[in-house]
Amino acid sequence: MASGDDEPRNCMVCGDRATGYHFHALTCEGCKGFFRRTVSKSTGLTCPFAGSCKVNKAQRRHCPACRLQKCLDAGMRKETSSSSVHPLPALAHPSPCNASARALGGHQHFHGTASHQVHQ
Amino acid sequence: MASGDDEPRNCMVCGDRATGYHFHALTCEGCKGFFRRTVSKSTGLTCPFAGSCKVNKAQRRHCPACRLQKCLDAGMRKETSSSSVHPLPALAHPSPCNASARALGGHQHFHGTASHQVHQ
DNA sequence: TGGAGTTCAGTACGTTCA
DNA sequence: TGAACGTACTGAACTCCA
Repeated sequence: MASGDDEPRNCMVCGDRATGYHFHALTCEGCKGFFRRTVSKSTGLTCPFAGSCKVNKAQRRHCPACRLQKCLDAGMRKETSSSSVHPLPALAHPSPCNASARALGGHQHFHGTASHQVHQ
Repeated sequence: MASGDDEPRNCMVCGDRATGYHFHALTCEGCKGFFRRTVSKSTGLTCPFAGSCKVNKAQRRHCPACRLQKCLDAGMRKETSSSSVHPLPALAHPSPCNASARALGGHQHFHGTASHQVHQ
């Protein structure tokens, strides 16, 4: 723990305090959980407005459709082993592969195929 | 070399597959991480029962207090800048699970659900 | 090379809201 | 009251370092 530096690390979706990279985007715990739940069901969410709802910490719960859209815009995606064979590199990351990124804890580890969920 | 014998290497805390010595005891990754997190905060964990909960692979998550106690019984400790410098062998504790009085006070929100089984 | 530390996907569960 | 939300926790995989 390199205490001392308080870098912003804001959630790319709602601007809340990010806790790290989740599903290839820097997000908070709330958006992490939201994306995980929502993208699994993937039911047709539609915005009752023009799809231009504000997504911030206070309003992120109001429109799930716009929130999910912003998650996807931020580059979030799930690595499902079945559908996509191309793990398509993280476009949304600023530069995760720099050596300086290590100081930010920016090490990325692809699990290749979904050999991760063995149990639990 | 050629340790021809297949050494079991079971976790001294929960009996899971140990990955090596962590904090001076042979433990699994789970107990390693648990001890590292828990001993840092060191807030008063208390067992809601008599302090005699079973700590094994399946049930180790049920009672953090007893798990931490068993970690300490196994000889786990963090090398802080404390006073004692004596090595203290790790194989020293014969009594694994006595209902020892723990000098820990405080509250703990225990997930009192018996239906908390590990589905795997 | 092994142990310590970090990251993050996933789980559990209390809280909030419609 | 049920579903969605969000926090805390778990553990596997990883990197760093002596």
